[in-house]
Amino acid sequence: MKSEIREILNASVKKLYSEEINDFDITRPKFKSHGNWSSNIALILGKELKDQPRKIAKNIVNEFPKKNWLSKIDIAGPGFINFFLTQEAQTEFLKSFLSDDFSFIETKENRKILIEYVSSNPTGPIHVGHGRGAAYGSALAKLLRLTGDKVVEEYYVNDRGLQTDVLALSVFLRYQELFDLRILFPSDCYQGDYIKKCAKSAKKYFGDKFMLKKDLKSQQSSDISLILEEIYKITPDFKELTDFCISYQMEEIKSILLKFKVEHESWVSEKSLYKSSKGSSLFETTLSELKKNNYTYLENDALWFKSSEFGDEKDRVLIRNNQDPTYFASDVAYHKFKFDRDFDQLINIWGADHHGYIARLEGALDALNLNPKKLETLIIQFVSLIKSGENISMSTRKGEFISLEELIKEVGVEAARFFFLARKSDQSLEFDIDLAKREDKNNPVYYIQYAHARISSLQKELLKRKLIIDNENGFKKLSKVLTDLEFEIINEIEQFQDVIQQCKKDLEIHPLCFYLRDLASKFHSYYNANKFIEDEKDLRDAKFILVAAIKKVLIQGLDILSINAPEKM
RNA sequence: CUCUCGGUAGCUCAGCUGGAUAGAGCAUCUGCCUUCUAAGCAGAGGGUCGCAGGUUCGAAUCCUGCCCGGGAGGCCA
Repeated sequence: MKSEIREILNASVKKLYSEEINDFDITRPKFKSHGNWSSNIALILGKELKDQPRKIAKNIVNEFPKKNWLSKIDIAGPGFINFFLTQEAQTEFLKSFLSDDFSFIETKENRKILIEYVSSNPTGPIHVGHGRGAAYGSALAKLLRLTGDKVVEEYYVNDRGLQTDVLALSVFLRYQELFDLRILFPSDCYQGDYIKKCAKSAKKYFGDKFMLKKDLKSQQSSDISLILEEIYKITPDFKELTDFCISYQMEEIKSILLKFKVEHESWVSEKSLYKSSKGSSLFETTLSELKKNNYTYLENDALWFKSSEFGDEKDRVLIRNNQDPTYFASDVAYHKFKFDRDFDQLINIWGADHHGYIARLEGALDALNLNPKKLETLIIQFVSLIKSGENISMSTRKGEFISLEELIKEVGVEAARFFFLARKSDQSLEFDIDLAKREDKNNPVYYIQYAHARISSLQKELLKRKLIIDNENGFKKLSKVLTDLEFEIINEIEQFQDVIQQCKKDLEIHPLCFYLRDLASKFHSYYNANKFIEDEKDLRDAKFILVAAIKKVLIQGLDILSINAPEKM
């Protein structure tokens, strides 16, 4: 209906004024007295033509053909054109809505999209901040798939570099303790209990292979690089332990993510970027291209990238003076790898702490003649946890992170996902643990699920009473038996696809959360004010069509969020 | 200092590609269960949209300046 109105308006404007405008709106007005659809076309045109909007509106309305779905057109306020549909027209779409799968929601584009998200370091457990990104990325992937895009969900594993060495060292030292060797544990090593767990697992796997025969000379210094140096010297197979630790941590992370209903299908190892196939590695090719394009220089034995030429505040190091590539250098190669795979759009979902990275990365892409516009980096702001009114969340300094696993244990997967998703992602989030645990209307997750459970229960009751809904009859009677509230609900249902399209356009999920809550609310009102298992067949058939449509939206909406729609609560 | 996100009801937040009378939830107050789930519903009160200018028919929304708060600014990742 909306698109038909748009076409007619476009045509009449062309005819009347030989103008073409695209940026006018056709929206659902806030107030019922403003009709079912409303357009600001005359206001926009008024500006363009420097003429009175109301006058223009009048001309357009006079030009508007008679339609059987249209009951009235009004001009209101400064020049809005308001369309009032007939009752039949308002219920019309429900028919296709119920019979179709959600194919009507697909757009024609069918883009290939890569979403990289979570990508947390395998040096420790995944915490609530990552959890937010995880929920967001997975929901976005689902939403884009629903609208017809091909989506690959990817996790980038930082399996090389200093941090992984520190991980291995930490495990190595804890491992010695399992053989009753007391070795000083430097404060720069990872302190968490998960290191001990990993050490135990290493002992099971390697036996005493890495057991130290004598004390470390360097341990007095607490200098990690010195200790590592000595260990490398006396334990030639140390890399095996490093690899073990990384895959151990990755398995831990994967299993938590799976519990959280997050499943990446692609895992890219940072280390693999340095493995050469047919002569040179991806890293080498990337680097030599930067060099060739003359965007690098040597200074203090380090290789620098001229990122300041691309709007970054200063140049950045690619290769340190000890010849070790920086994380940034890897990341450039990784992003080149993303571009090489021929996606239409690349989406990065990063934590807010990576914010400063965007400029230099886009600069590097530019330098490689890759279009930075193809890449969209979304920033997920921090999560703070609130319990009994107190902030219990992490402080980066002290390393006090609340793990995602703990949070799930505390509030459950459903609530955790919803609370993460219900907030605009680039805004910091206060996660109220007490609220997430409540099982009443205060908790939007339960509220939405409850609406679904109530509908299911109604349908079960039908079966119990051996009543069968006649859909054909229901559709026929729909517009005749329904009241205002019911038309309002129908409007709400119809808006589902607008909400989805909006989310897709803005790469946002929270509008869907708000929408589902609103729809649930309308249903609860409806439920409370009505009897559904009516004695009168026509009324019953019609109402159950409406109820089935609500249910369908709730299921689909919750599915995007990966939240259950329980039959019974 | 630079960059960035924010400041909307007592609280937590939507709305921001300019539109009609400012939107939810929570909290507060008043009602509703012998009917298919009260984990629910109905109603009420509650606002200088941080401040000051500007742009125009029209600004919470766009521009400029300022005030306040979160975050980020390594040859760590």
